[in-house]
Amino acid sequence: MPKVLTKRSDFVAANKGLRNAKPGFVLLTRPNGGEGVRYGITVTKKIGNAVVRNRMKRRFRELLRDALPEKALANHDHVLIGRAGGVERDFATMADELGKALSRATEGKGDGPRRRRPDQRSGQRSGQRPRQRPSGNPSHKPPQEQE
RNA sequence: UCAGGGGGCUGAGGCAGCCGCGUAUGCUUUCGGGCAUGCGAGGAAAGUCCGGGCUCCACGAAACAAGGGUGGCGGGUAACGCCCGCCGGGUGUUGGCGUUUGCGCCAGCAUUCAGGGAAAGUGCCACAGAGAGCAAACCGCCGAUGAGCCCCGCUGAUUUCAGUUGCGGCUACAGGCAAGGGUGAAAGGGUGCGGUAAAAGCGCACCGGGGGUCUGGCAACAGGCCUCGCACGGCAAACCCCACCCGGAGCAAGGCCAAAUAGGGGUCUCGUGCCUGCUCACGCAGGCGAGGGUGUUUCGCCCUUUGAAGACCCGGGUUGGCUGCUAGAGCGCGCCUGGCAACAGGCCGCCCAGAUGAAUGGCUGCCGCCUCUUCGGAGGAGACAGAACCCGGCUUAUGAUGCCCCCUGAUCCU
RNA sequence: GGCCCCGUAGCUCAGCCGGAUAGAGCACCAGAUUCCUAAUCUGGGGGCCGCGUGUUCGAAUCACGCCGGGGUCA
Repeated sequence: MPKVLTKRSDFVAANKGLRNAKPGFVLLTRPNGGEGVRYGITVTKKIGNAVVRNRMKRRFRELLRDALPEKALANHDHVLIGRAGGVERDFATMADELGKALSRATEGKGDGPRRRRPDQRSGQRSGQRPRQRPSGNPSHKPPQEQE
């Protein structure tokens, strides 16, 4: 099996990579500079209690065990983020969706960065951040993404 | 009998195949690993509410103080705020007896109780109400007794007057009462009869209560007898008193290794003596004294006593590895013995998770549960929930099946 | 994983050794003032006191059990 991500900084860095969303999960891929194929799984407390979260992580680990040896991106970090419904969803269809997401990531395509919903509180409190938004895509976005 | 609701106990589906995961042991290795076998979440792993083991820190003992906890009695236990049994109280219900038909008593069943002390002391009892803690008298009842007036009779005197008596009346002035009304959570025993001017434990019967004593019981307590007309309201999950228990922190404890950073800052103790022994001397050891520390005291103990040092704190670095880490107050719907029981003792058998971005996943078949069925089968349900040092409890969550108990409704029989 | 703390109006907080109308500021609504607005003045509405059980005559307050949120320790 490939290596497992253990540092929080690696997970945070993966947020800046390619993002492919599917009904059961979100796949993040990002080049890691020659570290080989690595993967990580994130399931937040919002999804459910410990039993649900652990079961989702096991299912994701099984999905990655099938998919990574053939379809993985070399020298990339792969992070799966659990979404609601990832436990009940049929395993075969999820495996199919992961394959599609990996092939899209191999082509360099993504669904775009996570859009922050404009709510009044965060907009008012931090004065610097909303200035970035109207000026277009940030600099850390891949060039292929820009339309 | 059926339906609904509530509570408690048991219990937490089973077997097998393929691909994978973690770990222990063995074998093998080209030191990357590979192979085989075994094991691999729970009754609550949860909440972190109690009690322990274990580790470190503090630590001399006794008494006292402070703080916290527990609270019927006896037993069980390593221990507990837990468990078992018993005692006592509350609530509901059934039956019997009594009855003034309001209810009371007895017995059974179910359920529940943080269940020491209110005659050690302090405090509180708002509003309402006349009165709320040495009881009080608003409406009311009475007015026997005393007072005033009237009436009748009698006596004395010149008619008007005076005196006096009453199975008489009125006033409600003195005064008596606390039964009834009313206020309140609570008004200084309850019911009935007697009693009285009206009343009242004023007297009596029964019930309740206080005190004493005897008997039974290890005890909580129960029962009997004697006695007291009844004082002594409630709150201690208010302060408090009594009895008993408790040092603090927690496996992110603690230990080892590696790496990295810094040789930095602050506070405190110091500026200090004498004697003896060994030694050529430097110095070392012991004692006395002084200072400081140990919550307080007593007796002790420890540190310092000159050396340019010691103690503590802050700051700085590392967010790596190993260990602690799982055989234990262990498990057994095994047996025997003791005990009402909780449980204890003996024998036999078993080894039953040790992860660290954190091991249980994916696919499939058969049986089991529920519903329908043309008996071939089809459909459905599967809850609450994931160990992180380990045990004993408590509390909370929880589908289905089974058993037990209580409540409500309907129907049938007597 | 361990330990500690906090929940009262939309927000920030009082009240917490029990006593009945639970207050204050900001915010909100209406009116006054102004040509209009802001500011100011006057008035008003808004609370299962996180939930449940108990103690008590009486609970935001006392006790216990849950629920939610936050902090801290390598």
